[in-house]
Amino acid sequence: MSSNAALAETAALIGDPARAAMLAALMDGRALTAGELASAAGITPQTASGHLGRLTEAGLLAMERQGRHRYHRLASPAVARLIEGLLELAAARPRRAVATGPRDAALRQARTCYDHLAGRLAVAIADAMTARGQIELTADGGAVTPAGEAFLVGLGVAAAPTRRGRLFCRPCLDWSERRPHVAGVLGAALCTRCFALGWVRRRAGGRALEITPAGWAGFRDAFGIAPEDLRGPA
Amino acid sequence: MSSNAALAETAALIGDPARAAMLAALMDGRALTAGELASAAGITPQTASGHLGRLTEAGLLAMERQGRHRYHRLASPAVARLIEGLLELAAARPRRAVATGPRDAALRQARTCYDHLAGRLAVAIADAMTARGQIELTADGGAVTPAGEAFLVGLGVAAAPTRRGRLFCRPCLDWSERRPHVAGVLGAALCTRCFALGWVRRRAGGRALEITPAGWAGFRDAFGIAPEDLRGPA
DNA sequence: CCGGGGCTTCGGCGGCCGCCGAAGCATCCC
DNA sequence: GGGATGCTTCGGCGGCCGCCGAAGCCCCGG
Repeated sequence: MSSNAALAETAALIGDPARAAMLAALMDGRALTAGELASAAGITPQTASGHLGRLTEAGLLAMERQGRHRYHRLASPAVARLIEGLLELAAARPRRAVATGPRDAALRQARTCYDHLAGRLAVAIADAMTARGQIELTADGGAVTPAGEAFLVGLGVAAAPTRRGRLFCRPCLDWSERRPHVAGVLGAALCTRCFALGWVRRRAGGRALEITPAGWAGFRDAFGIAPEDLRGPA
Repeated sequence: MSSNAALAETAALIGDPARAAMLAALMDGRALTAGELASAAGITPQTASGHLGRLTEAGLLAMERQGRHRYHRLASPAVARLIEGLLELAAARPRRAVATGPRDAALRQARTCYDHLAGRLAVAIADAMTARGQIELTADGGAVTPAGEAFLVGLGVAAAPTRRGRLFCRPCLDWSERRPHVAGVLGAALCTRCFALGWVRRRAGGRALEITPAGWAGFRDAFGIAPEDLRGPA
């Protein structure tokens, strides 16, 4: 069975510290240049170039040229899901007293995860919507209830209307909170809407998000989320 | 961010050919001894021992002693999902004219994927249930319809009754067929039932399944699946 | 047209790690 | 108890691969 070899090859590709750092840097869904990725991984551009070439050839990354820059991004949501899963398992086990700095704290409060929101904010949103009967989430999947659809329409979320049947959403286990939040099409639409409403914006240099004053008001009114709900536990 | 290091470490663990082969061998959900895994990976027992120790310490495998044997299995469904995703991505890209032997052909027709059915059989089941309005499957998730619940009860499938709301099921992209089939709790329950009914049984030495005469009849009566439906394309 | 910056290719060095032989433990069977 | 079997630990060898310096290519701006 040579599919084993392909399995090992793909995993090994992710398994290098420099490449892993670059992939993680791309987990916010944006496209970055080779130079930015090199500095994110702490290596020289020429080394990064080699890595990026291999990742692209393997179908993990996609690249598009724009002038003299070359922008690299994750090739597909499947890649993002894969890294999510890896992070989940990686976070689960060893936990050897990682010193969590302030940057990390910002990340834990709110961030993007490829195309949807993650962190305590996302978990709080999922909790609120579940408590209100707007969505149902289990380990296997999730769906929006009729009440939820009405709520989302009111919020201006442009989730694809249910063709026939229910609008499903994918649960995504938060690596920092170890609780599920909303991913999939619905998660992406929610995230887009929050940006459009100016409720969140990217913090300088990183995946972390800043919740704007309008955002605090919006999340309170729409989901009943208070600032205390997003403070770290302990 | 030291979670990057953990990410790379976990991926690198899977990224070794010998370890990948052992993990793949465990993807049928059974527990194997170190010796069996060593031969599956084509290495000596002492080398396998080292690998198994590392995989277990990282939380990818679980081990239980039974007499002088030590049985190793995947530590959790999360690990199985991860490898699934890796196989999906690995199968997607390179495709360098892999000679598919007869063993591979058996694998493509029917096999187990950790705790549920996979291969053409599983895809045909998912297709039939979808066509009959018994389940709905999208990329984001899936659910059983009321009609589907009734059907499953009639079949004797012991899927946990819906607590409140719908019984979700997880879609799983088949690495050989590139089409989704049913995973999650429902997939596991269906698989268990098929074994209990004697419709399928394990082929000697491998993940491949053999469909019994009773199975052919059962799959025809229950799902309308004909032998032609499971023949390879081309 | 020419200078400069971003990116790539090439070559060689260095370290990590997977591999096996040999030896040591544990468990079961007779 | 003796011997066989299954598994582990130890030590040393060998190869793969990630790293950077230097040089070349491409695209932009002036």
